[in-house]
Amino acid sequence: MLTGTNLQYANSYNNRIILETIRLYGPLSRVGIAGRTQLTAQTVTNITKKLMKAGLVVEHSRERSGPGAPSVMLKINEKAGYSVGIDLDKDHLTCILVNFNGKIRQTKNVDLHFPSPDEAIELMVSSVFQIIKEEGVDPDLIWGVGLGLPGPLSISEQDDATRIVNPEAFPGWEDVPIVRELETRLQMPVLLENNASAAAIGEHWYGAGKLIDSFFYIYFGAGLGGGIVVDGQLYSGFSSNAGELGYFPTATFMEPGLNYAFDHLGGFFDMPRLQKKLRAQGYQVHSLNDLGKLYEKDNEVLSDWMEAGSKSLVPLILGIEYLLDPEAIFFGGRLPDAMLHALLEKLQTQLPSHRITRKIGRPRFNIASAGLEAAAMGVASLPLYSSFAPQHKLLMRDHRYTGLGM
Amino acid sequence: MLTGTNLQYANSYNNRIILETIRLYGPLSRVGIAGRTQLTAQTVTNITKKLMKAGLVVEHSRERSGPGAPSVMLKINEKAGYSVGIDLDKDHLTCILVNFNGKIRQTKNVDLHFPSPDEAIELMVSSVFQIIKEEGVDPDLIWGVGLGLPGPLSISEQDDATRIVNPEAFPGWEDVPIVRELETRLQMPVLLENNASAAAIGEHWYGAGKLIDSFFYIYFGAGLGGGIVVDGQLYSGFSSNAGELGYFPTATFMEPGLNYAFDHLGGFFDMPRLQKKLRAQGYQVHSLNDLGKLYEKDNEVLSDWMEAGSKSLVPLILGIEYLLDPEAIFFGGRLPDAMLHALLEKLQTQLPSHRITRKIGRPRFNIASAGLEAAAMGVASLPLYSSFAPQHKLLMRDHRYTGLGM
DNA sequence: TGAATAAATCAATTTGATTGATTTATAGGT
DNA sequence: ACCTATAAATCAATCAAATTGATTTATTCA
Repeated sequence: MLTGTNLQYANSYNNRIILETIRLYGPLSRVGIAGRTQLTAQTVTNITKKLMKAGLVVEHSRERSGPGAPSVMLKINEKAGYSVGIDLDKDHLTCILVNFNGKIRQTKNVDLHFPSPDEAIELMVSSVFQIIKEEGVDPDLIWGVGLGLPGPLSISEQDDATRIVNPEAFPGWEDVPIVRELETRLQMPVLLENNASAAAIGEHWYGAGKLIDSFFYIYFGAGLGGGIVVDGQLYSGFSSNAGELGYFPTATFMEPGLNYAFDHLGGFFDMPRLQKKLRAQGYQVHSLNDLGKLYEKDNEVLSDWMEAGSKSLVPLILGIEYLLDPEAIFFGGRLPDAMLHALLEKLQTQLPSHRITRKIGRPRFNIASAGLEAAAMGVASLPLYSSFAPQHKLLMRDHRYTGLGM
Repeated sequence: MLTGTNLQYANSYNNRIILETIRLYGPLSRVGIAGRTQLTAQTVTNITKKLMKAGLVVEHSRERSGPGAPSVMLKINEKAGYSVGIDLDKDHLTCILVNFNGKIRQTKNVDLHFPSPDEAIELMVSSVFQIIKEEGVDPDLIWGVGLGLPGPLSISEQDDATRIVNPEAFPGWEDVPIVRELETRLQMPVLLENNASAAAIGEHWYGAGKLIDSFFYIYFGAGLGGGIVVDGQLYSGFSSNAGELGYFPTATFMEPGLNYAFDHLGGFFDMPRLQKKLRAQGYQVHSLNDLGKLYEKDNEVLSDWMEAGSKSLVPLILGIEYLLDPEAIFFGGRLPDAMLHALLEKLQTQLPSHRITRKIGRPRFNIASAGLEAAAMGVASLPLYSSFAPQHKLLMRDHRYTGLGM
């Protein structure tokens, strides 16, 4: 829909631009902000006055450099608000509390094994209350809770409750009104997102992706997921399945002669299945930690798995390069750091022989910054993100009210 | 870069939104525009007054429906301006003149065989002057010339002349300052774009893509190209290579046992090569027309080629579905209509067995509307597009001045 | 013929960014 | 110590664009 804009929307947008500029590049003086945003100093003064009044921004220091009045440096008020991120998958629950600047203040981690909805909800609720209590934060300052679940998700908004319609990873979870349930129990707004997309958003907000505007994020969870950030915004495609790598076929694309015995990437990158396989061979692997230790002992099953894994990723990477041509590809999620690095290295040696040599630009390959908490960080950013990130859509007139005039 | 906005930018944006709304859905009354754009009737009155004064919009008719004053319907002034589109490839030159509403007024078509820069430039210049003369249009009303070349293009802006640095399809064209040359000879602004992206833009502006906001366009030219429209804007990736299907590898992705003898899609979908092969087997095929006729005779070489072609496209289509999840995939370009339809049909029968059944949303497959002139239409839209399309970027402060306050 | 209705516009107001002048605080030269 | 140059930040006035409310115009229908 083509919708126009007006003064209020333009102002909202500028508010967000200034807040985001301070977050990314601060502490900054008002004149510094003006320079970066191409707004006038007066406009910056007006808007920062409002932001300071709302408690989102505070003075940091005075810096004198050469003649002229010293700059008053402004920064984000870390204590202006908090957000909770919950990363739930078939094998674990990670729950974190982050402040307005995206710093993790509390973490809670539980290993799970295909939890039922009741178990999971109970555990999530108690974990959230626990970390809030431990940090001693006023619950009114919690802006919301982000919930990350493994994709693909199909969300229906039937009878006013957001339900998960197609939770592949969670048999038994069909049609659970998870968002409403959590909102009632927690008395906080809950936002649902697929964990790979969430990790991408998190990387964009808090990681190296801060300075990269368009990237692809390959997320290793219990399964495999992907998130796409284009122009600083999450791109989720027409049916919200963009980057759903789990079903990316491997069989069709296999190198002749190889046989991975799985028809799609998600079947291969299946952590519970891998761990089960390792246990069947006598290795005591029950957690990520165990996996990391095993890897450091140069376990052969594991290194075979990684060899095959890197090969199975080649078509995906090439597809990303040729179709999307992003600035970077991030690799992150719940894989021991050493394994992530090794996988990336193997992949790098596989690729050249498959690439057309004449191709020009190529995305950088980066290890994501957030590590095990990537998805939780990502969903934790959702309540903040939905209130404060500059979004083109805000300039148009069909967006929802977000409070604070932003 | 995070840049703010102001009243002027917001106004420019609204100007464009209104013009675009009239173009897409017109003739429309002022109140009708207001309803669609969510702007107030007064704002629409103000802006349409300016647009009418500039000659871009004119009154169409008065429509009375029920009590109350009749609506004054507004429409695009087709004669407000014209644009030229040139589609140059190794095997042909198509040159068209379109009016402000995107209707083709004149066409000129020449079959070529790997033209030299001098030949091509000479031919382009004479063609442009010829079609303008034939239509009897005041040259001052020509807003510009769009030039489409087969990708991948690497464009360098060295010494103020846009040169083609990596014109794979045109040996001998390295470092020709094509844009400057044409601008000097024609005395009109020239805009360069890869022909597949151009076709996608054209489909978005004038075809069925008008109402589809995000789609992938597979363009059959002398080679194979792709264009991506996201959120109504051309998406070209970080290094301008998004959708460059020509180099999409086939070898790596082949079904075991099959061998197409080409390592990338562009090698397979190579029209000059196909025609040469057919001629080597005794068929007199020298043009698209000949190809179409041969196809209608159920030629076996050709139907084998199409069978293999549809198979080689499967990984690409799946890649598009899983990575991009667009609303639709358009198939278009310089392939006889019957062949395009047949190829699509073959493809549709190939796909189901390769898709994961549980996958939810799926893009629609559409034959593009523009046919043989797709790329020329697309590039012809560039001079209009760059002046009048609503672009989010316009709300920010780092765009170039485009005249008319829009 | 007149009441109801809807489109379009006029006039006045409001909002938010901009411009130009002013205040404040510093460095550096004499 | 004092003056000048300089830069940040703000004040006051202005400007641009959308909005609100009233008014004009043109139609239908009883």
